[in-house]
Amino acid sequence: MSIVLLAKDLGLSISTVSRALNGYDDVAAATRERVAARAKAIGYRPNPSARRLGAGKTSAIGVILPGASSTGQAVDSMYSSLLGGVATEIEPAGYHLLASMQTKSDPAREAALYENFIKGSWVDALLIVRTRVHDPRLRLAREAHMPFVTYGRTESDEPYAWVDTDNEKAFHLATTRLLNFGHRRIALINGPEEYYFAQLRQRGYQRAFADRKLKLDPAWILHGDVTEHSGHALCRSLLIRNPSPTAFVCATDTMAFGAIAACREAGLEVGTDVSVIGYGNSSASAFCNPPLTTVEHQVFENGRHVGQALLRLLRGEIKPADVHYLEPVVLVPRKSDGPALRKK
Amino acid sequence: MSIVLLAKDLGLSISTVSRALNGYDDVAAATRERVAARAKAIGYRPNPSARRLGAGKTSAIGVILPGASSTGQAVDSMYSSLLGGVATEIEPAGYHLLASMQTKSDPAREAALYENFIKGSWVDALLIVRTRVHDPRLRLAREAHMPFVTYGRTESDEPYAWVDTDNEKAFHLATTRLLNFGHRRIALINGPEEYYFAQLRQRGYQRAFADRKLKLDPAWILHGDVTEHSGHALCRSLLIRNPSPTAFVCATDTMAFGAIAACREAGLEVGTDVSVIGYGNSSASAFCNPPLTTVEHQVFENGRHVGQALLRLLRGEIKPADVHYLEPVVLVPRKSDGPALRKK
DNA sequence: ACACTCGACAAAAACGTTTTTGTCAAGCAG
DNA sequence: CTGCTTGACAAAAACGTTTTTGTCGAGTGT
Repeated sequence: MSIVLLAKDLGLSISTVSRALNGYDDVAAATRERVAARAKAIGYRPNPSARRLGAGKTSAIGVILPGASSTGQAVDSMYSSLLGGVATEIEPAGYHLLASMQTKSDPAREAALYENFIKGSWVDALLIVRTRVHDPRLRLAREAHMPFVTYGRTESDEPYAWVDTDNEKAFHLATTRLLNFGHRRIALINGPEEYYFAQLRQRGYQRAFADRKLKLDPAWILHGDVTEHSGHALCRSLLIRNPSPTAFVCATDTMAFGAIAACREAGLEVGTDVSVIGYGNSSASAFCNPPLTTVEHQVFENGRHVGQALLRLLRGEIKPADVHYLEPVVLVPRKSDGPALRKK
Repeated sequence: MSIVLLAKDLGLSISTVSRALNGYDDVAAATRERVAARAKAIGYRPNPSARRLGAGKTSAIGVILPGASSTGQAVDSMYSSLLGGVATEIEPAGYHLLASMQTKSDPAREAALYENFIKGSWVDALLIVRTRVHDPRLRLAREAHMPFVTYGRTESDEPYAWVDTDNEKAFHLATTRLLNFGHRRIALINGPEEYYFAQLRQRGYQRAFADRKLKLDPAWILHGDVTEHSGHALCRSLLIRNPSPTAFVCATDTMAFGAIAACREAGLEVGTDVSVIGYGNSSASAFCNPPLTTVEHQVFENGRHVGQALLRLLRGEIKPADVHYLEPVVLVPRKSDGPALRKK
């Protein structure tokens, strides 16, 4: 019953105080200031729940964290940076992140979580992460007229708001670099097939071969979780082939770390005997042995773009069809790759 | 106006429907079931905002992500796992995480963020992370009678609810191991002094020396950010000393990765010439070169304990003074440490 | 002088619940 | 038969805002 106290204190009506605080111009500028000053002095804070109920807006943006598929335990560490970036942008506008967690990757359970957020009117907008090739979550949000931004793209007939990195170009760049080094047996240690980023990365990899009219053996393309463990296992399975690859492009730095370990265990020196390129330019990539050639991926910065996009969407300043941010791609050359050996 | 429709549909009053759905026993069991069934059939979802306003509860738990001090950009990747664990526990109970971000480490700004959460009645409880030696946030929460759990301990006269790892024992273990290997010049590459975990880790390190009546040169204790970069810089500054350390215990695996890189650059082989122990048992630690001896730290699991503690606190099942969870400590021996060289 | 617009504020409805208090019949002891 | 308790439900107040509609006097054009 706080605004009524403030109103009484000021000798004004509740409605005038409310409109004053919300900056409407049907209240005199002088009154507006007087109210603002008194509110600050008295320490008045509008109750969020009441405000939500009255206005029908929650000032919250929903996000559901996907549990890591492998362990079911951990969460991709990328998300702290992403959410940090989003929160940084939306915080000044009075928005918060409402986070839930998806423990099971069961589709029905997933849909239930999203439906709860959407139809239960918990949030004003949604951040959809880890997009799959065909992602049912877009339809869910669209049908409920819930604004959303995806982090990562997807196959969709209708336009939608997205922020993504230029996965395809990144892997085109990395693969081309290895081809220029003279490598021909280049393996792609990719992420799970169902995620669109994996498709795009594969496309870039394939295009690099196509550009040179080189034939590509699809057996060099492997899929796994984006973990060191998986990168290690995949790389090892490739190294026991005959012939084995002379170079590896990995979907993430973490996978690359696993691959490097596998190469080392096989007695190969990474950077000379064999080349490895990662993706992400994680802080560890500069300090591992050998320092990892990788592609810059500014997750925090991407999060800021997501936040800005959400804000503009919510303010109606922009249509979903017009928010497309593709992070430019920069390759960071270090020591984990090099010219292919002449003979082996 | 949804519960009124449901009530009309059922031929019951709003209050009966409300009480039926909330499981009160002043409504007949038969009626309760009838209401539940019809609610499900009709797809009724109570509006969270209205529910909050009516009951004065938000069913949200607040957390403010600390931005990384060094870059001001990234967020410690640990938090995705921690929040994942918390969310996993509280989600079935209908709670969500409300996250904001602290961009500046300015204390006034921090206090403002917390005050907003607390006094603005945004949340029912608070998760306080990255506790400092003397942490003003506890007072803030306590004065407002806002339940909270800290992740990490702090100096406090009054009891409070915390979940933590046994930092002291972990570093006692690691340091003792190095002493057993014959090392005497053991450096501690620690985190920022103001955080309590750094104090505790230092205490464990010191106690290992004291246990053997060995004198400890405080110049071997250095503080820095918990990043590879900082670990690298600190280790390098130690290696150019004469005499230089023969072993390093690092506050985090990330710092250890930096230290390993610095040793390698100095021409030292880690595991033989020099020993390095990390902390965290991050997935990367098993795959780096050499595989890192480290101490297990189950962040996700800790998050689950935090979540459970919060729930029990909110239900009044337990008093803050009684929630203390100290994660047991396990050292994971790998290849980055070994016996001290006889002569150098 | 008249009707009209407009600026500044107020009254009241609406938002969708929860909670408190009330009602009323049935059951029961004396 | 009377008064009391109890079980099951209903009425109404409360939660603290926003939004819609209303009021009323001062200015404005004719």
